[in-house]
Amino acid sequence: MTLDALPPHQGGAEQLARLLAQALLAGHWQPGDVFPRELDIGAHFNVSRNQVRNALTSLTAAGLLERTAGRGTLVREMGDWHLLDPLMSEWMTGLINLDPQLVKAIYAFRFSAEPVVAGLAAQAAQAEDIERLESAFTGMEKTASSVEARAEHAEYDVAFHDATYRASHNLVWRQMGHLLRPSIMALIHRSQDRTDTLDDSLTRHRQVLDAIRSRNANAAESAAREVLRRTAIDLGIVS
Amino acid sequence: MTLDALPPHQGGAEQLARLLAQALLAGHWQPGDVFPRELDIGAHFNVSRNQVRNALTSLTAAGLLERTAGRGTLVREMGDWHLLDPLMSEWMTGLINLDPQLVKAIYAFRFSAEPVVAGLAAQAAQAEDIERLESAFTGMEKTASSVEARAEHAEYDVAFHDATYRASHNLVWRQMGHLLRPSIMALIHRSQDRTDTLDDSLTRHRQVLDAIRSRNANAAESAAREVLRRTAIDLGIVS
DNA sequence: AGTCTAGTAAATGTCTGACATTTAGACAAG
DNA sequence: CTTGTCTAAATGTCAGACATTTACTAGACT
Repeated sequence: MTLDALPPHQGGAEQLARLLAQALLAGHWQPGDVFPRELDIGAHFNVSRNQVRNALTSLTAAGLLERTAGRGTLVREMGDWHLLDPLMSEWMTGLINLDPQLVKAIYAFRFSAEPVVAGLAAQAAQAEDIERLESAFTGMEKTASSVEARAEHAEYDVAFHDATYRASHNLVWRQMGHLLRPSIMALIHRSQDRTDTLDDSLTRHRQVLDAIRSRNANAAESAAREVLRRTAIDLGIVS
Repeated sequence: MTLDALPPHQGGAEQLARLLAQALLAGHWQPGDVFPRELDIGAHFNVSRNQVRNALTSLTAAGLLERTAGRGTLVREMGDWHLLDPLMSEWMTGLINLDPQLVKAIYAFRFSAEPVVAGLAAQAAQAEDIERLESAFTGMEKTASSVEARAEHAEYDVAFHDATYRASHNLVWRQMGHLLRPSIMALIHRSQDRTDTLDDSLTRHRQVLDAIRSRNANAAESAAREVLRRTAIDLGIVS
């Protein structure tokens, strides 16, 4: 794989890092491949070696690359990626070509984890957590009917689930909220036209909200499972 | 807080990063405090500005610091830390002064998550996963009796739980295995002298292993919960 | 007195060129 | 066939100058 297929870029090292990271996430290189040399990257994009090094430092920290003096830069396999690094979430968001295997893995994680998180949220939620959940839910309601607001709807969807993670009041669970945006965005094209399933989704989200509000952990748990079940079935995670 | 209290260092930027990170994790600076300037750090440790910058880049990527040109470097609060960054796990491991609140948060996470993971593992485990679990378990058995082997025992303990996460065959869950080492190491001094509780621990670990081996998800789930319950009670996570 | 503006100091960010170190491979001597 | 050495090529490091951002200060003007 060469750099020729990549679009030009403008801006700092962050932009360059995003560009390269998204190319890696899209699978333009195979694990074990040698990544282009610093000087070649710099020449191709007309940036200094510094910027290239800064960008590659980010990708290395995210587990995408492995660099050794003398040998060069190698592409690591998916199992080594730091999927929970916020930078990774940012890079994954808005990436159309995200590997279906990865989308499935993230969703399978959510399907197993979010019921537990919702249960914890029902136990630990404070007033401000409930407010965040309600605000996100009403946003989802407002944007449910119109088709052109589906991007906005997805944002409220993200906000709702993120509010659930935050309501657990656990520092570790809260970190995983970062995975929500790429996960939800990657599935935005799935069953987008069926308004009946959207009504269904709203109803189930409401049940999660109600269960947390009434501090019913078991109800929150099963409600959260129901929210995710349809897509889990579609993805072949559960039958 | 000044740098004077920190021990000297030798080695590259990684050592320096570890040193500074552990000082931050131990709470030597308060959130919002200004961190020493690059040049001061370099002067104090006799390293080049490059090394300092590389070290600070790591700490920034881990969410420990926030840097802005002109203003300087600020210390971020615990809620912003990237607890799931493998570097953080490495830094936390072997740190005696780890914030009790953090230890509790990580353990609370494990107490809620690991039963689910064990259930998944029972469904997805392959032969090699079982082998890893068995190998770790026999290691735990061998090192259970002698007192001087407690460090080695802890390593087998880490290996056992990590094998559980890996056996789930989910990329996201697998990442969280990194948290195990600091969590287990931080609690190594807790009830270390009670051989009866150690026998108890072994028995319960065996039940997890057996449940996964016989693909009984429900049994694995409750067995994993029992493994963690005693410490969870000690930490005040559950009553 | 108050407010806007220009200027200044101080911090991080960037660039550049040279050099150091590590690695893989070639090639010859033993 | 092994060992050792040399060479080329890649990343890592250094040092110094400069750029940019930020906060603060001192005047000028109303």
